[in-house]
Amino acid sequence: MSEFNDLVPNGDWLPTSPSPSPSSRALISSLRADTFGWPAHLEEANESTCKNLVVEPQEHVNWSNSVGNDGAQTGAMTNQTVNVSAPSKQNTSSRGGLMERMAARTGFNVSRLNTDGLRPSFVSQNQEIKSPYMSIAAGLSPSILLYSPVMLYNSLTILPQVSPPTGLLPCASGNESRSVMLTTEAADKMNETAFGTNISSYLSFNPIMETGGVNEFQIEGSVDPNNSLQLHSMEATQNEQICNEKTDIPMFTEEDVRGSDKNPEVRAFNAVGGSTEHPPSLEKQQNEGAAGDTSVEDGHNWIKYGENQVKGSEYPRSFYKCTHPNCLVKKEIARYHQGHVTEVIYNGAHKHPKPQPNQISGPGSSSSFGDLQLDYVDPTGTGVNSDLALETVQQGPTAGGLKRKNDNLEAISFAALHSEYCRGAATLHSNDAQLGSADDVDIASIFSTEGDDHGTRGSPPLDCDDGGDDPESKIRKIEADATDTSSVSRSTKQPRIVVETISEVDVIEDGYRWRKYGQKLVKGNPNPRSYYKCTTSGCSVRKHVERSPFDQMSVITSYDGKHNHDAPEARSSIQVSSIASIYRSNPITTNAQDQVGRPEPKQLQKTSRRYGRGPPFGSTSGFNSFETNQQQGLTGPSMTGFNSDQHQFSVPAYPYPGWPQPVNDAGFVLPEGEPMPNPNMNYSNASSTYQQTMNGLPPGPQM
DNA sequence: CGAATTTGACCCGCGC
DNA sequence: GCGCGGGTCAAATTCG
Ligand SMILES: [Zn+2]
Repeated sequence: MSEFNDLVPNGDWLPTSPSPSPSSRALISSLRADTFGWPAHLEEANESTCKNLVVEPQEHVNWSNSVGNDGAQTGAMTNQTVNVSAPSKQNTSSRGGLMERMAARTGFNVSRLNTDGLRPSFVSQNQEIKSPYMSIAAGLSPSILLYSPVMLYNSLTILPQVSPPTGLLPCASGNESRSVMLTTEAADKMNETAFGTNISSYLSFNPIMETGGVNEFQIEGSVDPNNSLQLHSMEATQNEQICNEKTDIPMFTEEDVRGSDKNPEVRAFNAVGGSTEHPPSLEKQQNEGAAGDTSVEDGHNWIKYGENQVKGSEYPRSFYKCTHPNCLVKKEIARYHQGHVTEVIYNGAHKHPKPQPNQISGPGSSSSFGDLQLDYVDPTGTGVNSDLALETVQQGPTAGGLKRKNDNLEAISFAALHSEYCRGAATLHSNDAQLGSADDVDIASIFSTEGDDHGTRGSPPLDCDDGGDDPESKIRKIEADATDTSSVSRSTKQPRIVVETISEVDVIEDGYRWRKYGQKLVKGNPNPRSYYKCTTSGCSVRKHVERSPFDQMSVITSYDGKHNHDAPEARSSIQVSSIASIYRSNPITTNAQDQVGRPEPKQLQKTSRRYGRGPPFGSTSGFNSFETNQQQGLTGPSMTGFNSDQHQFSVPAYPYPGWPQPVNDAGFVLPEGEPMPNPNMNYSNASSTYQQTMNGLPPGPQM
C-alpha cells in the first residue's frame, strides 16, 4: 500500500513529526491548549467532555475528529505533537481553511493533534473516558462481548438479575462453565498502591459454582476501619435468570456495589468458590490483573468488587466500581491473549469529576499492560443516555486498514457494535503490540442493550436471556429496541445497529461497499456525521458514521437496514485486530493479519487523500465543528471487511439468511451462525461484529 | 469520462 | 404553525 506511504507523511508516524494531520485529537488538544502532552490533553478534554456529557450531553463539543486521512496517523501516539497552527499540509489545503474556520468559530486556535496513536495506553491511564462507552480490555474482541460473559452484561442488565438482597449474583451457568475468579491479595495490594487511596477493605468474592448452573457467589468483605466498606458475603443461588455460562460474571446488586462505593475501595476480591478453578497462573494473573487492571487507568478511583474467570482466558475478569459516592459507573477488566489484550468495559458514565490524580486508584490505572483494552461504559450510571456500544480496536489501515506502516502498526481502530438505543457503550482498545498472533485478534463486539435501565431490573442480560446465548436474540433485541426507539429515523424502521469503533480512521470496514451521500453536523456532536448507502443495487441499507463526541477515537457507525446480499468480496483490509501497541506508540509488531486484509477498497484509498475540498462541516447544523480530517476518513472506503482469518479464535457461526456472512479474509471474521460463547471467540473483528449483529437481525427488507 | 464525494437545499418528523 | 434537527437529494466538484 503505497497509500500508506502517502499517508505516512501526514500520518505522523514519526514520533517526532508534528502532526500535520488535522486529527480531531489535535483539536482536542487545541481546546485545551494549555497542555501539550497528549495524554494530559486528552484527559482534560475528556473530562470536559464527560462533564458535558453528563450534564448536557449535547454539549460535547470539543472533539474534532477524525483522522480520516490521516488514518495513517495512528502511529504517532507517542509523540503527539500538537500542531497548533498548521493545518495539515497534505490534505490540506482545504483543511487549512477549515482549521481557520474552526478557529474562527470556536474562538480559539485549533491545533491539530496527531490523533494517531490516540488512546495510547497512557491516554487511558489517567483520563477518564467519559464516553458513555465502555472500554473493553485488551484481548477481548467485541465479539467477545457478545459471547463472552463480559460484554453481554451490561451492568444494567446484570444488576437486575442479581438478587438485591443477597447481593450475590448467581450467574447462571447454563453450563457449569463458570470459572471462579480468584483474586490474589497481591492484587489487592496492587490496588492499594495503585489507588493510593485508602483501601482497606477486602472483598472476597467467591462465586461458587455449583453444578447445576447455579452459581453462588460469596462475597467477603472486610472493611478498613477507615473505610466504611461493607460487603457481606452472601450466598445466593438463583435459578432463573442466570446468565449462561458465559456469565461468570460475579454479580452484585447495585446496592451492593454502591455499598462498596461507600467504601473507598475494595482491594481484593477473592473468589472462593467451590469449584473454582484456578488457572495455573491465576494468582499471578490476578496480581497482574489487579495491577494490570490498572492498566486501564481512566483517572477515576475504582473499587474492585468482583472477579471471575473468563472462559478461554487465563486471566480473570475483574469488576470495578467507581468509588465516587453515588456514582454507579462500573468497569470490567479482563485480559486476553496472554495478557496482551486487555479488555476494559465501562458501564455508565461518571457524573462527577475525576478525582485528583493522586487519588486515583484503581485498576485501570496502570497502563502498561493493556494492550488491548475494551472499554465498556454504561451510561446508566451517568444518567446519560448513551448508547451501548462496543468498541473494538482495529488494526490496520484505516478502517480499511490504512494505518499500518511498515512494521509499526499504528492504526488502531476499535469497532463496536451496539444498539444505539442501548445505553452502554463498550470500547475495545488494544494496546498490545505483541499480539503477534494476537494481532490477529479482532475485536468485535456487539452490544445489544435495551435500554434503559441501568441497573434496573428489568431486562436480563442479553446473554442470559433468550435462550441463550444467541447473539441473535441479543441482536434482535437490539434491533427491536432500536426500531422502537423513536430515534430511529423515520424512514427506516429497520433495525439499526450501532457499532462503535475506535480508530483513527473514520470509516470502518464492515465488508460492504458504501457510497457517501451526505454529511452533516448533528447536534450534540461536533463531529460531522456522514451518511452512506450500500452500493449494492437493490440494497437499501444505509449507515451513518460519526466520531463520538466523547471519544475522538471512537467512530460510531449506525447501520440501518439489513443487507439483502452478501458482503462484497471485498474484504478490505482492515483488520480489526487490535493492536495494543498502537496506543502505546510502540511500534507494533503487527501481524500478518493486518496485512492480510489488505486490498483496500478504492474508496479507502481515496479517503486518505482524495478530496481536497474543505472539510465537510455539516452544512446544516450550526455546530461549531472543528476541522476534521475525518471527512475523508469517513468518506473513505466503504468497504469494510475484517480479516479474521488469522485470528486464532474461531467465531461462532451465525446463520442468518440474508446477511452476509463473514468472510475470513476479507474481513469477515465471524461466520454466521449464532455466536456461541466460545472462549475462543474472544477476538473478533469489528466487522465481524457488525456482520454478526446484522445476522442476528431479522432479515432486512430485501430489495 | 466515469465514479465518488462534497455540500447546500429540501423534506419530514417532532416539540413547543 | 413554527422552528429545530435529522436524513436525503442532487448538482457541482474532484479525482483516477
Ligand atoms: Zn447492502
